Amino acid sequence: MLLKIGQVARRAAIGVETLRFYEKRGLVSPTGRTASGYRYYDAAVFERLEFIRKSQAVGFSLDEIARIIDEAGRGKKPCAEVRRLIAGRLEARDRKLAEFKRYRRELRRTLDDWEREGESGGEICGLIESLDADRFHPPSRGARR
Amino acid sequence: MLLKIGQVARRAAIGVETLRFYEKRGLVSPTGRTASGYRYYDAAVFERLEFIRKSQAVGFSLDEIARIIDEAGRGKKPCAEVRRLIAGRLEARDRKLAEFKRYRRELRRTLDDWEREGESGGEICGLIESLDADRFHPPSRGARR
DNA sequence: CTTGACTCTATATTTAACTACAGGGTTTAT
DNA sequence: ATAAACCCTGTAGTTAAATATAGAGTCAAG
Repeated sequence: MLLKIGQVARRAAIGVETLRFYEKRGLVSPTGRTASGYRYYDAAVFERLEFIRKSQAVGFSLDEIARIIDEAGRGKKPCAEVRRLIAGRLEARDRKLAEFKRYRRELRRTLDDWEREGESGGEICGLIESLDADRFHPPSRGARR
Repeated sequence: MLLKIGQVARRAAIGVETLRFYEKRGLVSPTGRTASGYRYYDAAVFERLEFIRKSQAVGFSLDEIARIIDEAGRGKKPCAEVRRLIAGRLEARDRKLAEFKRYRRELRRTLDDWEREGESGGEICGLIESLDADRFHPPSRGARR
């Protein structure tokens, strides 16, 4: 079944402008156009949009995603380059994550110090507990924006 | 020892404009000004800049950081609000992280599918291995930008 | 006592990823 | 057959966090 842009947008929970915007950036393209110029899409578009979302979540920019789609899309040669791109991105992401973990603890300590040295003794501010737990359990599934 | 803005910027590896920008946003302020209007700072500024950097790494916006500095800075009352702010931010951050972990695996699978269905058989593109490892070990310390 | 490196304020530009018009055609339901 | 709800293109605005630029004053070295 073929879908108009608005239907795609609604089901994917994004704006129609975003879809057109993605098209301009080479990330998705409609299956075709009606005589009057309306875009139409088939169900494959949702898979594509999911791919984009996930790639973004892992840290790729739209330009990089377009690049991956372009290169991986129609079995081109320079896969090595794409692979390097992806590997690099994930590495950077892992570094960021490690930084995050480290800083989370350090930030706790800094705030702890601050609190201790504050000259107003009244109303002790429990910033610490909030920052303490150092676990990284996935929250029980279901985090859409 | 007192430092001029350029020295602070150099040692903190940021631009002087950034320092002035932070000042406008209420994140740092110079210890004072010379007769001719030059800002001067003492060593404490580095601690503050570190705090900002770490807070950013954990996901706070500059506005939020300014808020924290303002509220926590001089023992004000509404600590509960700050605590909620921080807790919320870290929660959001944890959610993002979980999303990241999940998507990392899913992305691998999607790319895997893509590769399998590509009609060009030559040059198998090993996107998979790059995306595979699901470990999150901190890289051996030392990741400055 | 003049060059060159630095500082000041104020304003404008950048980048990424949208998001919002403006000014029109088209489809659909009544 | 007409109004509401869609769609089109093209351009402009938004947000966050810087960066850059313009025009002018200041400071240290030779």
